[in-house]
Amino acid sequence: MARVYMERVIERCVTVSHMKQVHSHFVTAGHFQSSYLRSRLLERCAISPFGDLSLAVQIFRRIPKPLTNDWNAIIRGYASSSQPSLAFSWYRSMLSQCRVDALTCSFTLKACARALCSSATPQLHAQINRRGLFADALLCTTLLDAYSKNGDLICAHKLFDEMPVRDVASWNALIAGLASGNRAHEALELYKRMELEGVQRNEVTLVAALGACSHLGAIKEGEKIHGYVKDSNLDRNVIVSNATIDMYTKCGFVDKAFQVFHQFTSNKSVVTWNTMIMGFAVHGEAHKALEIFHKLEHNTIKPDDVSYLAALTACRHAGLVEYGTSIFNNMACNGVEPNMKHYGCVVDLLGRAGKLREAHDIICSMSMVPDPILWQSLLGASEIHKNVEMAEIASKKLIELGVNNDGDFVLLSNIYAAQGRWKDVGRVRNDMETKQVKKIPGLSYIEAEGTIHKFYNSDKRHEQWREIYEKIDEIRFKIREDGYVAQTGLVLHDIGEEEKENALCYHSEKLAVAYGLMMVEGVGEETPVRVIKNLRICGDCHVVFKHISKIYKREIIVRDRVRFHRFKDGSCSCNDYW
DNA sequence: CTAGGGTTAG
Repeated sequence: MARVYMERVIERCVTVSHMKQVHSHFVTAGHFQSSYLRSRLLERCAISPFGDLSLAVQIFRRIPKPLTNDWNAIIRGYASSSQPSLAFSWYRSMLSQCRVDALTCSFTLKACARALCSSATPQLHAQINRRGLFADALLCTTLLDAYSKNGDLICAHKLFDEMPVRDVASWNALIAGLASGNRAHEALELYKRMELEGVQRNEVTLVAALGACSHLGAIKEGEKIHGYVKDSNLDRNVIVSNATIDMYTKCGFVDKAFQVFHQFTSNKSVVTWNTMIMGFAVHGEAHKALEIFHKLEHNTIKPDDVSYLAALTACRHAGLVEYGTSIFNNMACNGVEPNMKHYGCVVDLLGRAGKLREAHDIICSMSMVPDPILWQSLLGASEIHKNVEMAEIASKKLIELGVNNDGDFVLLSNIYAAQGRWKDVGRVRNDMETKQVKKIPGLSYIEAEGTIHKFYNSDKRHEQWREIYEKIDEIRFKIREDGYVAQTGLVLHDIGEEEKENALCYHSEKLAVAYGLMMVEGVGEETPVRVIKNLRICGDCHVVFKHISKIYKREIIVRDRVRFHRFKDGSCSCNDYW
């Protein structure tokens, strides 16, 4: 009786002072001898939003011989705190003093997943094997998730294969891990395998599978999954429907995304609104994005940091400088402090519009240490506006910060080249050779007949590469007649004009578009060619695709690293502002 | 030695 009563007392603690009172009462009344009540109080103190982890630690320190559950409460507290790595230090001291159980491992693994400490996960794995806990599906799923979140998908997959007991959450954890770990294709295969093996899928499965489609731009599979979602009434689940909106957006069909948004059957969450605003924003439809943002402002749901980021992104891609800066300047008054991403957006917005000095001043005025991305953004803007002085400031900062990105060197070199400062061009190129410059290879892909085809620059790995290269020659011939001139100024090397043109014409995105054109020949004009590129689209490709869209009467949709370009009748949805 | 642990969206 007394225990049940005391339990209730613990549950009613909603402030730190309550907890302190209950604690001293327990100590004087001798309740603290009950290890159950003790760990309950510790846990409440350590993890509930009303609690205070440092108080829990104080209480813990006064326990003469803490038991497993006392340790577990503290580790669980740290695992969900802002310093999850401390959970692992506690775990290590616990090992030498007390028996570890499945819960201990579970909480510590949760911390591993959050703290991204890849070295600890295998240690926990060994501990689980040593204690014979591998038949615990919950624990193994937590372990699998920790491997996934640390990017070790090989171990995650191996564990999945070896698990003696698996349930839907185990499948979900691996699908989600693959989807967010650049192996979205395998995530979809695993999703399909669930059906074959008769594993009942749930809302979490669908969210993860839709996420895989978003990454890949796999619209065929995405539509199928959306169909499944509707058939199983899972569209009433907000998270699933949000993932559906995102899937349509990232596959290039923002209008379909809006249909889902418009016909929402359950209550929208702030994420629903944000996803839709961001969707229109990355498609360059700033006015629709901002209209929804305004509706959100007058809604009972409060806009959060992502809402502002989405609105700023809309302004950024449309060049709405004044509007964007006013949103940026007002957000703090509405209770949302700008973070690094907001700064990134506004610096890009100002820089692209030629307000380089203002962009620079914003970076310098920041109270937090600016991320290198901000300087890269300023450098990019300096190149567009041919401002050597600002480019040098930005690139000097990047070198100071130890950022060796090949794109940054290329930009600086281009700026010098545009001014005919060949000595400086040579110096930058020397730097590129002496420093180990990281080069991210350009990669484009396209879905055709349900499979994804990948292309690198000048790639000849595709089985139909000869036809693709012939198609490119045909395109070049036709667009020249339409007035196309190769943008050879974009090529860095001092080689002949013809060689420069050759360096441009087999860019990965051109290979993918050429292949796409081949695949839609004879198919209704309304079927667009959709391509995804890992980096930003190249300027020459942008010109070429405008011509193609006109001559071949075919819409081309390119998703680059930051936004969509929709080429139609000779122009692009970005209005050449990017 | 009573309960407590896992997978999901912008």
